[in-house]
Amino acid sequence: MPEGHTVHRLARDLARDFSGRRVSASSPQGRFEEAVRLQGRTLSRTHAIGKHLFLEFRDLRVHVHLGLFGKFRRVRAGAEPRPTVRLRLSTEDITWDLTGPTACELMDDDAFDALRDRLGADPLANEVRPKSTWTRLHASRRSIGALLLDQSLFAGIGNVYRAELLFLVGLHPNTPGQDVPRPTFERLWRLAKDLLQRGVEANRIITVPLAERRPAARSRREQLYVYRRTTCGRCGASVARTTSAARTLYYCPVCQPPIFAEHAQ
DNA sequence: ATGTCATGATAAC
DNA sequence: TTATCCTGACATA
Repeated sequence: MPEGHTVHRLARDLARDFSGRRVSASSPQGRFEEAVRLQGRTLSRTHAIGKHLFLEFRDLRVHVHLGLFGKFRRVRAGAEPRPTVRLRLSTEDITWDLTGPTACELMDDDAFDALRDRLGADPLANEVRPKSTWTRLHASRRSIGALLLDQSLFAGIGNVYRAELLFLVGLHPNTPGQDVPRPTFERLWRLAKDLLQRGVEANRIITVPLAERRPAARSRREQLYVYRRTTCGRCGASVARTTSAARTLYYCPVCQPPIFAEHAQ
């Protein structure tokens, strides 16, 4: 489930449960031995940049990246941890278990600065989007499909949001970055902010407006337009799939025609 | 029991 | 480009 919205939501939920509290920390799996250094420390705050989560314990910082498989879930207090739990954080009445992360490590300031510097703009960050996002996109011959997954450009976008954003702005995934019109990019960015924020609130990805959702169909799949669908959620055409940036990319050939076709009309 | 696939990213060829 | 790491749910046998 981890795209940027998941990680920002985790930052919020973990802060609500642990911020200002002394926590117990352990690594039942044993692959994060430094957990003992956190034992009894107070969590100052948490924050997220793109898909990276940071837990700040005054003088120590934990960096977590969920990767494709990672999950950080609240479990029944004191429950027997499954053997794969890399990190368990708990107070007397609250327990969170982290499993399957790509990264769970202590991170010093230099490494943090370096990491932040290689991440692009996060649509969920409050800061104004840097000009470099458009500049780089507009100069690139790489496809918009590949660019959207590039974390040094768009921090927090993942494979689901990529497909859905391209659908919503009607862009064919192969469109070179340099051919994306400025207004389309601006719509894309605004949509990314809106959808990710909505994802944080719902704690799941929802891209279909509430009004368009069929009441009877509440499964997650029904709330997306093209991702992992066989037919387009808007026009019903067969959804096409291609591979872009080593991931499966779904798009509607009708709603997302190649850009030269738009000009040809 | 075994195989497949996944909302990620990196290192090596 | 491909291989690799991380885990678990579900399908197939």
